[in-house]
Amino acid sequence: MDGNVETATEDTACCVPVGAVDTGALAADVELLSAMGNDTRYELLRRIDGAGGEVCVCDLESAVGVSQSAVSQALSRLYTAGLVTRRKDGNWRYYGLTDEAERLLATLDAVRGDRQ
Amino acid sequence: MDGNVETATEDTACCVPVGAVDTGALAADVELLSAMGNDTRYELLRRIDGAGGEVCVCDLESAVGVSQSAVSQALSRLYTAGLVTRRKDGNWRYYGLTDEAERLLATLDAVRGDRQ
DNA sequence: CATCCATATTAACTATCTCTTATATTGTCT
DNA sequence: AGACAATATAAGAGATAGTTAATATGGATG
Repeated sequence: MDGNVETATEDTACCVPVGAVDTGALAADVELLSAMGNDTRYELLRRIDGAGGEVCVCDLESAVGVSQSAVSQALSRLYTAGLVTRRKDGNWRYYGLTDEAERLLATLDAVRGDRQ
Repeated sequence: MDGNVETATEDTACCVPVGAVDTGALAADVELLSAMGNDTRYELLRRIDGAGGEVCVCDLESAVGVSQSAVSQALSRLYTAGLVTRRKDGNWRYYGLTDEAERLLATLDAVRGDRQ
C-alpha cells in the first residue's frame, strides 16, 4: 500500500539517518532535468521562451547551430518530457512552452539573478 | 560592447524571428541542470533535502546504491555546480543544500503537484 | 498525380558519462 | 610514529547520448 517509498537505513555512528524518498517522483524529475540539461535542447527552450509564443521549427533551425535532424530530435525529446507543446498547421509545426517549462525557466532566472 | 548576445537570423517566410539569448547564462544553466539530471546525483540532493540539514557522506552512501567512490564523485560534481555546501568536521564531511538547490527543488515539487 | 517543402525517422559513428577497482589523502587515536 | 577510518582521486571499461547523412512521411500546389 505504501508504494515506492524506502525507509532509510539504521544510523551507524556519525550522524542522523537520511529521510525517505519517493522513487517515482525522482525518476520523473530526472527525466525532466536531463531533458533540459543539454546545450541544444536548453537553447531551443530559451529561444521559444524568447519568442513569446509559438515558434516554427524552421526558425529554430537557423537559430541553433546544428542540423535539421538534430533540432527535430531535440524537440521530440522536449515534447516527450512535457516541456513543449506541438501544433501542426499546414506544412509547419509550431512549438510552444508548457506551463511547467515556463515556471522552471522563471525559477532559473530568479536563482541566477540572486547568485550572480 | 554587446558581449555574448546573438541576434536572430532574418525571418524567412513562415513565421516570426526568435529572440536573442544570452549564451553565458545558457551555459551556466545547462551546467546546473545537467548536474541535477542524473539518478545518483538527484537522489543525493533529495536525500540531503529530506534530512533537513547537513548530512555526512557515510549516511548518503548507504542510502543510494552505488560505491563509495561514485558517491564522492557525485557530491563533487554537485559542489562544483553550486548545488551543495561542504563542511569538514574531523573525519567527516557534511554536505548541505545551497539556497539555489533548495529553490529549484521546491519549484520541481510545485510543478509536479500541478501536472500530476 | 507529380512535385516540392517542412519535418520526422533511421542507422551508424563518435564522444561523453558513469560506474568500479585500486590507490592516495587527511584526520584521529593509541 | 603506526594503524585505522572517512573521503577523495585516478584510470579504465562499459553504457549512453548527440550528431550527421540518408531516407521517409505528409500536406500543399501546380
